[in-house]
This record gives sequence, C-alpha cells and structure tokens, in this order.
Amino acid sequence: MPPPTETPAPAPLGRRAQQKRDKKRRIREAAWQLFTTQGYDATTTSSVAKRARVATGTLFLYAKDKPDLLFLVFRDRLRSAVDAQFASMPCDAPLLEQLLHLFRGLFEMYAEHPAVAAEFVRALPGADGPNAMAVNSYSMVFLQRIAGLVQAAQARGEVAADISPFQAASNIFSLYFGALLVWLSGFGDLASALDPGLRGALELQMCGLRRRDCGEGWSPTRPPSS
Amino acid sequence: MPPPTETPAPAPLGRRAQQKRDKKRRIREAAWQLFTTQGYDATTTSSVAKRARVATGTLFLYAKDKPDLLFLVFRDRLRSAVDAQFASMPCDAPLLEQLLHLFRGLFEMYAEHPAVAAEFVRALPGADGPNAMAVNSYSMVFLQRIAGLVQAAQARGEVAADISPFQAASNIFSLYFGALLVWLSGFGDLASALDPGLRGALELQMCGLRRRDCGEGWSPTRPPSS
DNA sequence: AGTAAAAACTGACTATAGTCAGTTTCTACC
DNA sequence: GGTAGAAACTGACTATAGTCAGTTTTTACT
Repeated sequence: MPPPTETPAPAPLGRRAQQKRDKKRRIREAAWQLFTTQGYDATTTSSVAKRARVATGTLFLYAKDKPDLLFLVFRDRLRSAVDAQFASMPCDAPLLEQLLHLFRGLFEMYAEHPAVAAEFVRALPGADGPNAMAVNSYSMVFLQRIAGLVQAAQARGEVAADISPFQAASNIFSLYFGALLVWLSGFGDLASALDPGLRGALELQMCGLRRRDCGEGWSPTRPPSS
Repeated sequence: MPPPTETPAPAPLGRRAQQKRDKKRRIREAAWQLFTTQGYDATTTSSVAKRARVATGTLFLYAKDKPDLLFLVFRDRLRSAVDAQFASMPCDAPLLEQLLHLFRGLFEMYAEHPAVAAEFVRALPGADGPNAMAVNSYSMVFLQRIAGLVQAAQARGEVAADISPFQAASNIFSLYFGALLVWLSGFGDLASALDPGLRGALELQMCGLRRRDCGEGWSPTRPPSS
C-alpha cells in the first residue's frame, strides 16, 4: 500500500544512509567548531569525537586521519566559494580580472580562519584520505574551469590561439597556489597578497618574460610611474 | 706561552662546540640512513636517537620535531646540488635552458630517494624548526640567484628590460615548485616531469599568454605538429 | 687546583593519534 | 515477523612524538 501522492520521493535513503549522513555532518561541524576556536593542533581527535557524539574509532571511519578532517570541513566551503565566484564572473572582463575575481573569493574564504586554512593548504599536497581525494578531484574540475576561462579569452582574441588552455590553467594554478602559501605562511595581509602579490604574478604570466621584437609594444597594466 | 708555530689554528673550537658538531653529524647520518632504508613514517625518533647514540631528549635539541630532521638531512644536499648546477651553468645558453639545467640537478637529487624527498617537499611550507629556518633562508638565496639569471638574460636582450627580475624569479620558482609537487606525488617519471612538464610551464612563462598583435610573431619552441 | 655558573644531556614520563576484536544495528530475503 | 549476513559502531588498547626535572660536563675565572 504505497501512498502514491504522499512522500514526493525526495530521498530514496535507507535508515542506514541517513544515519551516516547525519554522523558525517556532526563530525564536520564538531571539527570545524573546535578547529576554529582552539586551533588545529590544540584540538584532539577525542574531543572532536566527543562533541560529535561518536566513538573515537568511528571518527576514523569518516576521515582517514586528523589531516583528513581538514578536507572534510573545507570541501563544502571550497565548493561554494568557487561556485559563487563563477556565478558572479564578469564575462567580458579581461582574463586577468576574471582570474583575480575568482581567486579573491577563495582568498576571502580562507581569510575567515587563516590559521586553519594554513593547515589545510599545507596538508593538501600528497594527502591520501577519502576526503582528500574528493578535494583533489575537485581541484581537477577547478583546473578545467580555469582552462575554460582561458579558452573564452582565446575566443575573444585576448589570448594567443596556439596556447594550450590546460597548460595555461596549470601555470595559473601554480602561481595561485604559490601566492596562497606565501600569504598563509604569515606574510602580509589579504589585500596585499592579492594586489601586489598575485596580480603581479599573473600579469607577468600574461605578458611573458621574452622581449617583444616587434613594434611599439604593449605595456603592463600599471605603467612604470617613476 | 702560546706555541706560535704549532697548532695551525684550523679550528678555534672549544671541546663543547666540537662535541655538538659531532652529535649533529651523527644525528644527520642516522636519520638519513633510516629514512632512506625504512622510510620516513616507519622510522621512529627513538631509533634515530639510538643509532646516533644520543638520548631521545637530545635529538630534540638538534631538531624541533620529526619533520625538522628532514630539513637537517636535506640542507646540505640541497646546497651542494644548487652549487653544482650553478658551477656548471652554460653561461650563454638561453634562459630557458639555463633554468632547466638548474632544476634538472635538483630533480635528480630528489630522484635518488623520491619517497623521502616527497616528505621533505611536503613539509617545507610553514615549517618552523631551526633547520627549516636554515633551508627557508637558503631558498631566498636561491631565488636571488634565479633573479640573477633573469637579469643576465635582460643584459643579453633576451628578456624584456621592464620586467622585475625578482618577480620573474618568484614566478619561475612557483612553476618549479608546482612541477616538483606533482612529480613527487607519484605521477610520472623524472624525465617526463622535466621535459613535457616543467619545460612546458617555463616556455609558457617565457612567451606569455597574451596575443602578440605585431608582425609575424615568434612561435613556441615546439611548433604545433598536427 | 678549585669552584660557581652555564650549557648540554638524559631517560622516565605524558598526551594523543590511530587500531581492532568484539558488539550492535540495519537490510534483504524467506 | 523471523533470521542470516552485512555494515556500522565501539572503546580499551598500542605505539610513538615530544617534554622536563634532574644530572653531568664544560667553561671561565680566581
């Protein structure tokens, strides 16, 4: 006797799956709460388990190890920050401005809790837990979306046609990651990490090092003021 | 009554300083031996202390923590690899080839023990022990030497004059570090990490993304083959 | 030589990340 | 609605990184 009109089938989720979802959420929230208030190092895995109302062993069913908890808590934040920035992307702005728009959103997200963010970014390379995997595969999507921006800029004639968008996206990502590491390692504030920092790097990637033999030549966005 | 001709004053080192030097050497060698044979994770700090014939507490007078042991063991290797590559630098080669010469030397050094190298590189950002400090300040020197290569290329007219050598060096370093992380995270072999990998990134940094409005225009080292 | 202060060293100890054999809870099928 | 097997959960336990109060060694000065 299935009620055909009721229960609009929002979730074909069994009890088990629901409980798993709920535990995962509780663990994520407990970890975030404790990491942001006490710091990553000062937070013990036992205290996270306690606050999430699970046993210590259960915690490690949802995260491979303590660093993997960082990926659990940052995954959604990362996703929504990226989505928001692409949703508000100025479609006809120059590529450089589009990239800065994107990365500014991420920097601002990290800036909410720089110390925890630093641990997260530091743990990223080489992490191997299930949550780390999820974040890393999301990074691939991210890279593809950057490549998409480059391709669009090529279509606009802003970027040379013979360039591989994926190679360009890789370079851009390396520069972003480098700027992020420097910033989160405690040097300077958000604004200057973005503006003289990342912008300078991206400008140099845009125009290249090589001397232009031809004609009058383009000059960088900020002409020498001296 | 100082004997003026004897004791050719090779070391104004007191007994204490000598013993410290010796202990440091013993710890460095023990750590290297164990890390390379058993792996970083499988090596306990106690086993390093035992092999170095010091107490566990003493170990932590010479390294802040376990990761700091990595910096202790890699510091010299890094220095000699960099020095060797600069000593054998082809002075009149194009900047791109000079950079690849430099980075090839480092990649080869890391390739001797990739697993330990991966731990080292992963631990680099944000490390805070005394040995990490030494490595980080050496990184600054490294950056300056890259900036020197850029400047020389500017003097040869290969690189545009209005470019900041330090900004260029920062970008180059970010691309190097990115390629290193990708390689050491287990994807691909040494040769391809260098040649399609790092070379592609540096070529794109050399020529830039932006379309060249003028004249016939230069085409990348590897013209589209299709 | 003698001695006081400083520096270096020691190893028993603590705190905590992560494991695993045993238990409970859920699902699918009869 | 009963039950066999799978999946999830538990918390006492283990291994090890890192600490620190107490000890030994070295130095500098008389």
